Amino acid sequence: MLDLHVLEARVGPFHAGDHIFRAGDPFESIYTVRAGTVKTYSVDQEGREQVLDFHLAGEVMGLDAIDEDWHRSNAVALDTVVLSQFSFTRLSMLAARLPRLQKILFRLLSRDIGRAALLAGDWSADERLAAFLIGLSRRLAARGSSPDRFELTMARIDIANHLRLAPETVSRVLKHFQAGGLIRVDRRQVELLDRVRLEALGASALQQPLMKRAAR
Amino acid sequence: MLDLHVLEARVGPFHAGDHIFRAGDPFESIYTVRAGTVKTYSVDQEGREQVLDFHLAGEVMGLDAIDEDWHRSNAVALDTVVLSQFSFTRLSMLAARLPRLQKILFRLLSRDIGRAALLAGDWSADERLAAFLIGLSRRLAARGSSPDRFELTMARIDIANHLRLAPETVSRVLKHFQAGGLIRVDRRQVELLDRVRLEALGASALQQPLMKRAAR
DNA sequence: GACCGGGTTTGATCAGGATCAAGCGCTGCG
DNA sequence: CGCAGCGCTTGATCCTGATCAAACCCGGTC
Repeated sequence: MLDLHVLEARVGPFHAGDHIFRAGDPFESIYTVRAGTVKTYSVDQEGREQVLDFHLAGEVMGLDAIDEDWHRSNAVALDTVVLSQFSFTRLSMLAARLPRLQKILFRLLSRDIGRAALLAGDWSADERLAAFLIGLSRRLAARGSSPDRFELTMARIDIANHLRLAPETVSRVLKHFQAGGLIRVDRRQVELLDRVRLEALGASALQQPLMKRAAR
Repeated sequence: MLDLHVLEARVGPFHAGDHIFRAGDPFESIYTVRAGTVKTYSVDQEGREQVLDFHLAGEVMGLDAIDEDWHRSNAVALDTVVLSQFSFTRLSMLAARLPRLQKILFRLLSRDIGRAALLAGDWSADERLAAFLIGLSRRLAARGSSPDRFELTMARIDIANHLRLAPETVSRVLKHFQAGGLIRVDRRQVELLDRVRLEALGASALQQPLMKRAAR
């Protein structure tokens, strides 16, 4: 693995509600989350908030700011957050000498395009929420946490906003899922009881792995 | 400006309905459109098509495939299309030696993240369509075409699918806009009559230029 | 000119989820 | 212990845009 610790600066801890950056701040660094959860959001000119993403431990954020020279979104800690900060200028310089790093960066960027496009689909409330839960579970599993029993570190209203639903709808769908034996929810604790059916529900919105085709 | 003609290969012409690449094809190149319009779309496992984007002359496509090693979307010509093809491997190698090229690539990728995220907002049908028309107009203006009078090279059903609306809704909203004196539509010819009001309508979905803030 | 067929428009009905309005249940604090 | 406040849930109603169905328009073909 690449060793980037010479470029790495630990920042934090941030506490719930602290901002890491705000829209309009000059763009200098990208971040990886060491611990905690970060919410990124933008605010349109009518003051409405749009939750863009949640970033869990191990994940990268700040890539959407490369295009302009300042951040277009805001990043706020949802709980106690520790970050690693990487100067993007120095990262780029290093990438010119390390093809592997360059490739990693290109891939990270490309991946986010796909992720963003997924949200844009016109899925139903059930599909969206199922995909959200499965997605969360997979991301937690990737960093070694339990995939079947976890805590929602974000408020219902943030989930709703992220999925473009009303908070009431999120509440109702979760209840609905519980009644159907798909999950068990208590406050912010979630347990996935029937992963198979949940994945089936969310499959379209999760963009199931495409079949690799042979070269023509 | 960078001269990339050593890496460039002209391909085409493609005719309406011809595919440039399909989901599952191995990823090797990115493309810029020389002439014509290309539609990219994906198909979910239930066979439903999702129009991801339209690419006009001067625009880049294929960036979302970098992450995986094969295309996740399909690209089809809507009219007569000519492309320039660039081997991504050779482009990356060159980028390692040309920081400016590397920066351009990073920016292109980053920009697409933002564009994709915009579509995900929960805008009304009016806002979506206004933003679509203004966006199209701006992109045409950027390549020197008339921004106030242009042809929709894509079918209503593709516009509808792209904006996550029903084709009937697109039809109705366009009529509505015409009745309100915002535009004139005849078949696929569109004329923007009241750009100011149209921009106001689509402003949220267009993510108006953010105010640049002073460094903290 | 009659016939077709795809793309588009128009009209009528329907439904998913938003909105409005209370109520509930923690948690923290005086 | 009681109260306040926030986050969440529950219920009732409403509205936007989807869906269903049919007509229409234009270009191409026989």
